[in-house]
This record gives sequence, C-alpha cells and structure tokens, in this order.
Amino acid sequence: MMARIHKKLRQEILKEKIDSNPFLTDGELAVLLNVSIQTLRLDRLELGIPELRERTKQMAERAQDKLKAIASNEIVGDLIDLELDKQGISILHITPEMVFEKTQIARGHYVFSQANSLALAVIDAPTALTGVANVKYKMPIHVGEKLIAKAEVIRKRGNKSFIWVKTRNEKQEVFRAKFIMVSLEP
Amino acid sequence: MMARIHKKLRQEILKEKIDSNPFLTDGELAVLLNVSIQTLRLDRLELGIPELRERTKQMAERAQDKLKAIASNEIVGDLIDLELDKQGISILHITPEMVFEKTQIARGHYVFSQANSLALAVIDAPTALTGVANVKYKMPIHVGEKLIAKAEVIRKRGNKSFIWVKTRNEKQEVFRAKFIMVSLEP
DNA sequence: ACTGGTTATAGTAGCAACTACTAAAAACTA
DNA sequence: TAGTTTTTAGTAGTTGCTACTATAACCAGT
Repeated sequence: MMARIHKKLRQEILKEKIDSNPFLTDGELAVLLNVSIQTLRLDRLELGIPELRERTKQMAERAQDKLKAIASNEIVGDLIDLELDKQGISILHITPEMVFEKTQIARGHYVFSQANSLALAVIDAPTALTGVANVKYKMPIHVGEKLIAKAEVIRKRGNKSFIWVKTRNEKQEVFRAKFIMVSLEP
Repeated sequence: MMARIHKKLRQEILKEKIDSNPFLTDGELAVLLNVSIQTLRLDRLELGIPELRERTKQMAERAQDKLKAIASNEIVGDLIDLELDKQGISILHITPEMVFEKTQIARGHYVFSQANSLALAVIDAPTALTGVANVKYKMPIHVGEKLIAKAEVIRKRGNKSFIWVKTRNEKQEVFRAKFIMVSLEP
C-alpha cells in the first residue's frame, strides 16, 4: 500500500485543489489525491464543498452579479438626489477593492470618479465632457466609510458649466473639486 | 390545439428567454414556449445553443476571467517605463467599457485614473496619497485609442512631490495633469 | 492478542439533464 | 392528394453526482 497521508492533511489539500481549479470532478480529484472516489466524496461532504455542477452554477451566478455591479458604474456611487442644472448628491461606499492593501486608505481615483460622475449627472447635457478639474484631497479616506458627495452648479456660460463638488464622510469634508464641464452639442 | 407560432419566431423567443435567464432547463423552456421537449431540443440544436450545464460552465469561466482582469487594476494602465522619483510612462488602451455609449468618448475618470496611478507609481513612497490634482482635458478621446501617459517629478519639498503628467494619443496631447502627492510616513 | 473505533473502499439504486437515435403523427403546401 | 416540413413520442445511453449499505483495513489501548 502507498504511504497514506492523514485525513486532515488530505482535506486541506483537497480544499486547495478545488480552490485553484473548481472545475475538477470527484473522479479527477480522487486520482490526484490517490484515494477512492467514495473517500473523496466523504471528504467533500465533511468539508461542506458542493459538487462540481453546484460549484459551477454558484460561480456563474456570483460572477454575473459582480460584473453587473461593475457594469453599472455609469455613475460611480448611488445618485440619491438630483436637480438638473442645480445640484445633486451621491453616496459611495468604500469597499476593500478600492483601498491600498497596505494602508487601507482609498485610492484617489475612486473619490475623483464619484465626484466627476456626479458633476456630469447634474448638468442637463447628453454630450458633456470634463474640461478641467481642480481637486483637493483633504483627509485620508478609509475602508468602510460612506462618502457623500454634493455637487452644485455655480455658473453656466455658453457651453461651459462650472460645478463644485464637496465630499464628506460621516464627520468632515474629505475632498473638494471644481469642474468645468463642456458640452459638445452643435 | 393552441395557436401555434412559426418555428422562426419561436426560435427568436427562445434566444431571448435564454439570454435573459440562462439557467432555464429544457423542460422549463418547453413549458414557456408551449412545445414538447423534443421540439425545444431540436430548436436549441438548430440555433447552436448548448445545454444548461454547458452554458453555466461557460458563464463561470468567462466571468472569472473578466473579474481577474478587473482585479488587476492596481495601476490603471500598463507601466512600461519607470525611474523612481524621476519619470514614468504607462499605456492605457481605451476599451468599449470605458466610453459613453452614445458618443463613444472616454469617460474622464479613466484618463484621470491612469495619470493618478502613474503619478503614485513614480514617487518612491510606500504610503503616498494624492493631495491636489489640477487636470485639463484637451481633446475628446475615442474608443480604441491608446493613451500614453508620461509623468515627470518636477520638485520634491518635504513630504510633498510635484508631478506633471502629460497624456497623448497617437497624434497629439489629449490630457494634462499636475499632482501634488503627499507622503504620510513618519 | 483481542476488541473497538476510526478510516477507507466497494457496490447498488436512483436522479437530473441531458445526447443520439428511430419512428410516427400532424400540419402545411404545391 | 401526395409530398414535405414540423412536431411529438419513446428508447437507450451518458455524466456526475446523492444516498445508502456493507465490508475491509488500520491503529490504539488494555
């Protein structure tokens, strides 16, 4: 008989295998771990790992949701109030994907994106673009914080709109931006 | 007998149904379309639509790849040259996800993100953050363009770095940014 | 050395969601 | 009315399982 490794260790390896390639059948896994298919299924049962088809389905569903969430980034943040050509408010929740791993501080471009998207949303032009942006980051923003961005249209002149955006977390102002948006319409 | 719709039309509907919910079995689809399961399978065969399990698997695989691509967004754009504390160059390819559907013009925050990420990469500080950014969009950027961003460290003073980023497509300068990056280190 | 408990393997029945195939009924069409 | 297309019925076989029963192997303690 081959040297048999302990159940516990084997189950650890099983977890890793499935993690690195979730598309392996019980049969394939059994060969990899050098056990019978029954043993393998027992292991899977004990670890609460669903069968291949169920795993595949879960992956498909979850990934779809995630992609949908990302695709809905038309406006970064949730628009919760909007008066066209006047003002608008959006909320952005800082998730772990948005921060630097080391410091857990938000990458600047997410905060910018929220403000920029909001600035674009408040002006009532189908073909507007950002022309100029002056931004200031006042405080580091941490994971878990909820950022509330408030945009105000200050002035309109020809095809240009001047917009201020102020972003705060629960406590204070953390970011500030001034945009000049340009409408390209004929 | 129930009013039977034409094969062609039915197959169109079938496509739509599967598109809107790929997790329907042949049995469920047959009921929805009011035909026998054999007919439904014939239709699926003619349309080259794989069975539920195969569809699920394909979705899982593709979505996984897509998510992986998105997760590697640590630096937006590909860093192709870097001299710490001096200069750096990155390239960003404008994909259909990055543009406004209507105009096919790039959303401003992607261009900003490329420049901002690059500015961060060139300064040799593990805990640097964006302090101030002044940016100017000079030309509309279209889908398919390759943006080459070039960052230069202009000055360092205390924990502050002053960085210029100029972004051009194949023909001309399309974007320009001035960043003040702040290092938080003790 | 024997007993008991854990661990591993073998094997059967059954299921879902199919493919692949044959055959016949129904509907439409020239 | 004959011929063709479309639809339905039914059978056999496949994959990747679950659920269950039964037996074998191993390991440890007394």
